[in-house]
Amino acid sequence: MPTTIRDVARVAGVGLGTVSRVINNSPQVSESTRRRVLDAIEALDFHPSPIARRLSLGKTLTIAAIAPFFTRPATVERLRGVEIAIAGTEYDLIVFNVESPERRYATLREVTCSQRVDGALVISLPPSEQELEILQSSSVPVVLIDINSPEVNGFSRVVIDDVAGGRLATEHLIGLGHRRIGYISDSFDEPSLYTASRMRYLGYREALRKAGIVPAEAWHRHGAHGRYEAEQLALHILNLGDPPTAIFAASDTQAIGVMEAARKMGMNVPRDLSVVGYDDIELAEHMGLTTIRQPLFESGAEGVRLLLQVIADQAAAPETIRLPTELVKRHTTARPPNGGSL
Amino acid sequence: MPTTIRDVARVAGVGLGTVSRVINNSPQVSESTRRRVLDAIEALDFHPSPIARRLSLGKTLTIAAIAPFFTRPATVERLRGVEIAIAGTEYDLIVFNVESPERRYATLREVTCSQRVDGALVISLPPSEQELEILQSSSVPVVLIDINSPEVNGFSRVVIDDVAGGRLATEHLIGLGHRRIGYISDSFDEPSLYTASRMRYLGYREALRKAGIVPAEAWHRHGAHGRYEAEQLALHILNLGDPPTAIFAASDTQAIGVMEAARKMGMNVPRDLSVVGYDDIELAEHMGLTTIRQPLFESGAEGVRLLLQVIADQAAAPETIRLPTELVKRHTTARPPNGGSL
DNA sequence: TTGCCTTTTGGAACCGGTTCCAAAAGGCCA
DNA sequence: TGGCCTTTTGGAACCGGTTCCAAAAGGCAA
Repeated sequence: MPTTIRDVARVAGVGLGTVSRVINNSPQVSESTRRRVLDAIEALDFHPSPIARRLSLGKTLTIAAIAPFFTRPATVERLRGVEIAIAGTEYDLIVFNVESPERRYATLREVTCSQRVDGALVISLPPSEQELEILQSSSVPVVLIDINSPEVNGFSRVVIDDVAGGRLATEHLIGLGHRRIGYISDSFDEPSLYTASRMRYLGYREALRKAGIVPAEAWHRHGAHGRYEAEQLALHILNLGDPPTAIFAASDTQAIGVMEAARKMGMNVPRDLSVVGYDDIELAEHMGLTTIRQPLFESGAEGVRLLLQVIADQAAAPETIRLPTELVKRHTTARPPNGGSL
Repeated sequence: MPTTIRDVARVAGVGLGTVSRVINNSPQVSESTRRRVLDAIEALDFHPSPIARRLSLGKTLTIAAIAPFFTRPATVERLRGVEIAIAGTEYDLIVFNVESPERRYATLREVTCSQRVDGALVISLPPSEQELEILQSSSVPVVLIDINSPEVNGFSRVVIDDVAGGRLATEHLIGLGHRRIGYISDSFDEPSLYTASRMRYLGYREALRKAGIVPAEAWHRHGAHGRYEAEQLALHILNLGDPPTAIFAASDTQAIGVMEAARKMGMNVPRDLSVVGYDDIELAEHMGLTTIRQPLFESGAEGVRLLLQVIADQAAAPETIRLPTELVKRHTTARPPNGGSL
């Protein structure tokens, strides 16, 4: 049943080296021989065995994507980019879902030392110290996507430019005429996982400074992540004697909390308060939330490009690709109440 | 760098057959020899090459999941079940995303004849006729998940019991005291893809009949799928002289349209009208919609189980697993306005 | 026709496992 | 101690490709 290269050789009346050369488009085969071989391949409906090819090449022609892939819709979109980018190559994609820390550790070990893959994409996982060690000492090329912990170094990676994102959101509000702009985020003292909100904060500060606005410290609050927590923080700010006219939240989830706070205080969004989120989660569209969109799909595709590059030249210096964000204007931002108080 | 079974044999001072036997837990190795070999494996940090193993076993130890995997959140949840079920086995999972018809066709060809996988799961794809032909004639075992087109036969499959789902939704309404219950769905005359709504309709009828209720034909409307279309259908029904007190919609999307219609008519849900959806999409939770949940995760896991079974015994007769649905009570159903008019 | 250089070809050796067969070792009894 | 049966062991052959080397074929000038 399984036809091999030797069958083809016999039928075509050539040596098996020649068949291999035809399959691999080697230029050193005469046109007439190539024809004969192709005819035999056709006649036998021959498909070369990828496994045998891999063994003899000494490559697995497979790459792994390791991601907490179902917990966040954003990750799925990244994987979509990965999958489509890989579909055009000779590589197979194998997917590891890592929801629990144990599985994450086991998977990393497995992937880095079992000769199963030629390279791995690690997506949106804050690696623990021991995991980091595995990665660092591994000979399998690794590219990180959406991991911007500064302590993880030595890898090529794709990250979102969160500073630019924070700036973008803030500039949008400034452009509408706002000068009193608050910022609500996760705590900064958390470990690397949460650096995103710090970066966004830097962008926020930068935009204010450029516009000559001195940020009021009282308008910046942070706390645990979550809709309800954000609501509390927003209530606090809005109850100040001199509240801001706009609030930039470090995530859509938090932005929704802010909107809830506004509702409770009888304020209309965007008439009395403008709100900008971050992430563009599905709910954001549904709620008409103005937000910052990250190029998720592209981050996956770029990751693949980078990984193939590293596989081809393992000695090359690590490269960081910083993708730009995009403002999605919907219906939660408008000119400030008094027309800008300029 | 790469240590092989031969290195281990040399270090342990045994033949290579013996090393292979130790790796595979063959019982016919003396305890002392086994120890020596295990020590050598340990000392050399030896990991057997999966590719070589596959070549010599003549199996790929890989299965494919073919799914339109990013377009619907439900598919992602099914894949989650697939991934977790496979993680416990020696198989690798390779994922093919098929969003466009061209890719779908190409992928099916690729998967069925390129010796890349030992089996394939086809998820939520209504196969076209030519695709069906490929599948039928393929020697690669295939299991279908969430495909209940009756014209696709000869495969093991996992489906949801839509008749039971329709019955469940309807019985819930009857239990609350409703006797005037409408049904809104997609058109029945569409091809197989849409049989789901027909099955749900059968369950609806069955529940009514069992309760001794004669369904009013006027309360059952179908049209193109979509929130807006459903809204129109609902408006039509609610404007009848004798409107129903509850409406069962064949999908959450349509249920949302029904709720929109109720709002436009100044009716309060659930006080004036009860609404039940189907699918339990993310939005359903957010809107408090009472709905029918399908066991998505389980469908993936069951699919894997079935596929491994078919791989082990290709001659076995195809098996159909019909998973039960579950009622998720939220806040869009209540007793009818007049207390049940009994 | 011969000699030399280039292009094309055949096939052995190899990738790293598994499996099978024959031989060696071990156990038991007379 | 020898004979017979069972358990354990070694390694050749194999899975189906790729690669490299040597040999054959082809081309051209003298």
